[in-house]
Amino acid sequence: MEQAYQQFETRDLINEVRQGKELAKQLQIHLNAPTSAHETREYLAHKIIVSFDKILNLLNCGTSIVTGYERVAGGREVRVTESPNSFSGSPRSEDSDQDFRSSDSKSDASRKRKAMPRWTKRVKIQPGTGIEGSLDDKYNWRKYGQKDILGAKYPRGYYRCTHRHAQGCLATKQVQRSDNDPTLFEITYRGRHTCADQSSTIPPPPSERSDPSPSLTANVHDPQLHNQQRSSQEVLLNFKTDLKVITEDLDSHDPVHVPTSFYFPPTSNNINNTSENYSLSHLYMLGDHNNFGSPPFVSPATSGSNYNLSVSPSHMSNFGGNFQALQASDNELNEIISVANSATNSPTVGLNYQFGGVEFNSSFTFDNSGFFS
DNA sequence: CCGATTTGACCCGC
DNA sequence: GCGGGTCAAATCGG
Repeated sequence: MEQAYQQFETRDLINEVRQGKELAKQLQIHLNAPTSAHETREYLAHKIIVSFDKILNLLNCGTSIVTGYERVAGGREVRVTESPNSFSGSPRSEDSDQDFRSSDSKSDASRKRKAMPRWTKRVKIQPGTGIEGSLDDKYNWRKYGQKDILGAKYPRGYYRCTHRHAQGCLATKQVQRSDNDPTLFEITYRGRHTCADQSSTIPPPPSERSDPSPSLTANVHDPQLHNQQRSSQEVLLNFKTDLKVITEDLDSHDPVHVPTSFYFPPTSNNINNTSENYSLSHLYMLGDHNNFGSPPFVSPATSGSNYNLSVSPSHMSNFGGNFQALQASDNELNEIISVANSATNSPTVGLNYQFGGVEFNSSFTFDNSGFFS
């Protein structure tokens, strides 16, 4: 349904994204040019913002769901479905955080939580195929709860950013496995990562893969969970590995603070609205491969004066970003992971996925030594 | 030992 | 009261 509409919209979207990318490139050039006038940079930044506003409008107004497919070297295909800006995840579930409760009034905390961006991704995996890619999803999640949901066959897992207390990062996610399709998972993200995730700010070792993050352990004790999480791990792997199609919330009114690391250099003090920063990060990904969402971790440390406004294949492979999503956890994941890793070493990765109604193809050659350069 | 996970209890909005 | 979300003590595990 609304296929035509969707395609039309997608086309506009892509055009806008491309334009934004161009602007970003120009901005990058100007940022690196000592002679560049401040006004010029501001102007470019402004244009980028405008561009993103348009993109956001396109994404917001449409009820369409962004769906992507990505096929990787292993041949497995992953589909990602996202409702951009979806605030309909669960009717009333709020991101409760007692940290807020203690300091704010209840209503304030509630409002605050309600204001948090929330978006849902649905991920379907094709089981039985190879898994590859770096596991590096740059964010560390910590599981803080699991609950059986009424009418749902499988329990829902609750995760929060590991740096919640250290850095006050309020990002959380919920992972819910689909009842009738074990290969389908719904991941609801809430809040932005405001943390300067250390693991993300440091260029991964040229080994392409990364930490088998410690959080990848789980309830192998429970048979059901075990089974379930196993699947979620597969998904996770897809996310963290082949699927670099990262859908990130396209929320423009993000209340959170600007993380320390980002796409705008500290000198671009003109940009103090977080949404723009995030938008740019979107641009970052969108512009290159229509990958929504972008892990905000092009750190100053790694970028120096170069803000990496272009995406390289290695970026793609390592930007698990927000999408590390299913950091489901399970020891078995490690097995899968190792498989994935070995597969990831494949120098070339083919991509094939849809965005809206448009399909994209691309093939990358990985250069493991060229991370974040 | 310390950080992550598990899991029953608790809280809160509806 | 119900159900979803989170807490936090117990436990696990590197």
